Amino acid sequence: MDTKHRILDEALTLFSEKGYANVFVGEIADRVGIKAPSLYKHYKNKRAIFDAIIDEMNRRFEEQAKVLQINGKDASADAGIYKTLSEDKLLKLGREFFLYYLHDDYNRKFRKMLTLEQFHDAELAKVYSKLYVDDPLSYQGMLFGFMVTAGVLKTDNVQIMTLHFYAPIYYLLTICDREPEREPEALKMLDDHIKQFDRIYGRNN
Amino acid sequence: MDTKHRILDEALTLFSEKGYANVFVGEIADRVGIKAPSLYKHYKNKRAIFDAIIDEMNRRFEEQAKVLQINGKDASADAGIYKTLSEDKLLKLGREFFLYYLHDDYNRKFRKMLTLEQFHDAELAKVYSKLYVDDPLSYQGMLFGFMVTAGVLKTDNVQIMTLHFYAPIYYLLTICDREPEREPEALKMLDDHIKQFDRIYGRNN
DNA sequence: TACTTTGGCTAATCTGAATTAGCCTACCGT
DNA sequence: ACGGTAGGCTAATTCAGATTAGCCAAAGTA
Repeated sequence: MDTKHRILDEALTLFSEKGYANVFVGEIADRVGIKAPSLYKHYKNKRAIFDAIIDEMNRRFEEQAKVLQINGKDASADAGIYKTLSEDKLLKLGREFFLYYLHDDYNRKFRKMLTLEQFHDAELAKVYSKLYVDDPLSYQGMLFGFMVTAGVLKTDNVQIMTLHFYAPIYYLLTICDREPEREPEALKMLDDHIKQFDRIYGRNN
Repeated sequence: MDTKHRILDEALTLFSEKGYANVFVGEIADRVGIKAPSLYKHYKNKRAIFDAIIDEMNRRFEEQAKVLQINGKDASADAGIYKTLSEDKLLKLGREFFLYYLHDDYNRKFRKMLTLEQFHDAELAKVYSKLYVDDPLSYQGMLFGFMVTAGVLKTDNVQIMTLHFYAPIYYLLTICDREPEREPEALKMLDDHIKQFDRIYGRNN
């Protein structure tokens, strides 16, 4: 019964490293510890495995969206949290975000898989843009909006300020996905980036 | 004789849209206007076509690197160019860079192809990082270095300033590669980004 | 003019990977 | 105890797509 999920896991791992077309059904089966034909007891064909991954992902991210929405409401209700934003807090926020996206297995693998498949059809392109481009920007934009209201950040264009915060994070994320050995260097730049960001947009400066 | 190059062109186009593994030799041949077996008069096999594209690319970019180096020397010799950097000049610089990378056929296709193949082997990962991550950053960093020296930009960390300039450009570039219809939106953000950048780092503010 | 090379074509061939057939066993509910 | 089903296996089967064989004409060259 658990096999069905193991298949998804192993398939996702492989797809994220080599791309859908370069993964053989037999490879997935091997990793799961069964023979290729047995896969067909669980999924109609190779494509169905891919689709199931996408479905599963949609499920997870919708779930997460709800959590974030609630957090958002909390944050707006209790804007006091941000009254005392310090450089340290901003650093912590940025690092946590970065490391979560980078190390969370499901996120990382799914992002890499989408990276490899994004041009195959418009549907996947939209999913990628939503998850790794638009949603983070609008979520962080919302948080920064509160901070501006609270007076701890100052700008006359929250969207661009958010872009200035997020784009470097995205840039560093793509580096680490491609060359994991560069993570230390990326973390160093991340810190420098956020400190500079705080100096630019923070109230205290 | 020209066929050999046509093959590379059409192959690059197809690889950049569908990825190496999803392109059939016959498809390339079709586009060139010949039959699949005839391809083998020009290239040993499918892989050799891919390799030839990489070689050709290396050739072009080395060539371009020389030009940029010369420009760099010019710029440092004649730092006066930057004495009067205005918002308009910065906008022009950013837009030109962005649109060149986005619309130049060879650049765009090659970048998209590398995007799809970047995880296949460490070699390609390095090429991608070099061309679209490290080189632009260090080239722009050099220019900004001159500008800081000339006093038209101010910062105590040129690298991070350059990151703040380039990362949003990179971010917008990936959006347009994925969803070309978002180009207008991206151009708008690009302008807003650069204006804001000028306000932050420019001398006049 | 004959010889060779170049680059095209059609008709195989080869291979590898997805999928199907058909069998078997363990377990589950009755 | 027993029929059914879930999930595994081995042995085909299928098929697409890369590559090779072998032929031919045009164009260049001695």
